[in-house]
Amino acid sequence: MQLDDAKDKFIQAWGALGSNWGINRTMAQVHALLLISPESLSADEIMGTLKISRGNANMNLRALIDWGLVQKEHKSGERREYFLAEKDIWQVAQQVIVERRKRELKPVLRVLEDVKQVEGDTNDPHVEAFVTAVEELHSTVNQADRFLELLVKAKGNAFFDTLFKLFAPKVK
Amino acid sequence: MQLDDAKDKFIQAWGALGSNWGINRTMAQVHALLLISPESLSADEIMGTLKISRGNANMNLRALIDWGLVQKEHKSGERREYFLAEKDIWQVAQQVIVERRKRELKPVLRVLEDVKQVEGDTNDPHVEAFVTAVEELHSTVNQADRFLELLVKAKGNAFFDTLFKLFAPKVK
DNA sequence: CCGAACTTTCAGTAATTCTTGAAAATCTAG
DNA sequence: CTAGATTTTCAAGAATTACTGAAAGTTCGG
Repeated sequence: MQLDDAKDKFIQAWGALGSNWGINRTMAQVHALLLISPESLSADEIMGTLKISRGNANMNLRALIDWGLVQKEHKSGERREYFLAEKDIWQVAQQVIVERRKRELKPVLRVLEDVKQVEGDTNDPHVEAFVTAVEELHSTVNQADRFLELLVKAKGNAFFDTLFKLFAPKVK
Repeated sequence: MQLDDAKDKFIQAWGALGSNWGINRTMAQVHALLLISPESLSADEIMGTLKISRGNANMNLRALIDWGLVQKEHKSGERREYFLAEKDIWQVAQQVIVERRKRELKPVLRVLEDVKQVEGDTNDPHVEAFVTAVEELHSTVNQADRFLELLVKAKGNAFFDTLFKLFAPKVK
């Protein structure tokens, strides 16, 4: 396999992964491209490589910056902006966890708390069954949320670092 | 808030959560409905409540069964099928992890191994940079994969049970 | 200021994904 | 077997989501 084919194959695979996770394919592809670029790239380079329009490149780059996965870089004496991806995938994963907790888990937790306040006789078996189910859900989602919080805070934490390394004996 | 409004609100929220995670909204809504139903429901009941067509209900129920989140139930003396959701959300999460590892992480790992075999002079700085980046990615994704594997196997494992409970002191 | 270089926006269009509904298939009681 | 009840399939249409390209906006050196 040639280098360019290999790059393309990786970009496609990363794009497919993203699209299974509710991330638009192009956004994931731009991310992939930046992940394997040692140097930062300009919007034009990205447009050219991925064959996408300027508007599309701009929007997806902005979204990536929003997620904290990509940074703008200004080269001195140059008007043009360059883009650089965070290369440490754990860092990326943490960033994604932080954002998704904020954007998705928190709202669900709020709704669960909210619907627990349903009106009606607590002795009504229908109400009671619903409240019980919702409480159970709330408790578990909350547990998951706290677990993820810990995972994110574990950066640099010796306990988790050790735990993680247990599963990757061959990391160099 | 009335019971039916509360149910609807929860169903909508769960649907929105799903659609952010690459799961189609209706599938997540069907799942939500079953989660808060103490008894199993027939396809007609689901169609009626969610106002969806028979075909749609059938497809999404099948997908939920595929993911191991819902089971068919046959009531004796009845031709009609009923559907029942797994109520334990940790169980649900584990099931989802198992499936996504299989469907998404594994293929990415395969591609990463594959593109590492790129042809060309290892001394070519372009090739070298690419291979290094891919190796780094592979190692981290692999680490994550093993971590998730452990998480799934931890069911009933005292270590993780304890760990989890640390984050939910108020679980009853 | 001016204008060149570059970035952002967004209305219209394209592509993708989801849903419907009706026909075909399957099942089961009699 | 047969017929009614039920489930499954799938082509066509609807809805959603993503992309383009051109126009508007921004920035900055001179």
